[in-house]
Amino acid sequence: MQKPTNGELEILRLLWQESPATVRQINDRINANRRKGQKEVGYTTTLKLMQIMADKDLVSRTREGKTHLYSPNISEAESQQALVDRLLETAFQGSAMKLVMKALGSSQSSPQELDEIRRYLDQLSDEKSSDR
Amino acid sequence: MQKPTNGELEILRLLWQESPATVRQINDRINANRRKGQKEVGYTTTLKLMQIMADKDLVSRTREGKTHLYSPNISEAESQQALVDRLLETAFQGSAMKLVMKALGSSQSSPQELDEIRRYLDQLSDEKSSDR
DNA sequence: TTGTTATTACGAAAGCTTTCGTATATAATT
DNA sequence: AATTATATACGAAAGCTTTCGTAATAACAA
Repeated sequence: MQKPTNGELEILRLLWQESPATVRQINDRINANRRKGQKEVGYTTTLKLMQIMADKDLVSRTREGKTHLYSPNISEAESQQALVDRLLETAFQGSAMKLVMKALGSSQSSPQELDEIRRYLDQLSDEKSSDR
Repeated sequence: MQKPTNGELEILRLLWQESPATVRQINDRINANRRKGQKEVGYTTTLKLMQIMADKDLVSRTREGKTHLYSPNISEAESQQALVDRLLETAFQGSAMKLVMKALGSSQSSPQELDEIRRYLDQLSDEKSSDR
């Protein structure tokens, strides 16, 4: 499985939200998300991109009457993991800690979320002390 | 300040480790990091890239005898923050928590690091409860 | 049937990043 | 001074992603 480009990632995100979907649906949603002043993406542009993604096996498609229905071939979780791993390697010298701090610092997480992270940390610590 | 490309980011990383540096030094280190079988990057390739970066104001340079000395114009912290923010937006719908969990899950952090993150979480919680 | 509309297929242009060859300048060496 | 080595400047090619025009196809309506 290969690394999706930016354009491909945008389409994958939409497919993760709702799939299967037609090219028309995806293209409409892409343009709905465009902020004012930004040029619209042509239908055939989206079509071509999705055809290429099918070639690369990033998505699969089935004929449904006149149109094609597309579904993602990689899960969101899988892809998030790959993105995080790459960011860790390229920008944080593999230090998850530094990345975590930057992520927490920038966004306002709720106390509940912080608690959940604590629980996860505890779980990790437990695994470490018992895995031998 | 604009978003660095992949190649530019590689050079910035090296400059963050040690600057100022010459094109020769950077190019040598780029090739030293190349894993076996991977084609070497030509000197003029690196030169051109660094010239472009100077045009874009990603780096600044001063003449030093025959050569140029390059320094980064953005800090590592600043750039890491930008990368994390972008990843948060594009791949995690803004949920720092999900990103944090993925980051922690993939890499083996030491118990010390996990503790440090706990302290940081506590600090964040304190700020929340006292900032009104 | 005939015309209209929506879809796919596909080649090629446009745009951006990376790579490289060549010319030119500058310093060091013999 | 002549040669050699190393640097910069720069245009252009190579490679990849994105965009678009056009043609072929299928469904639908008049």
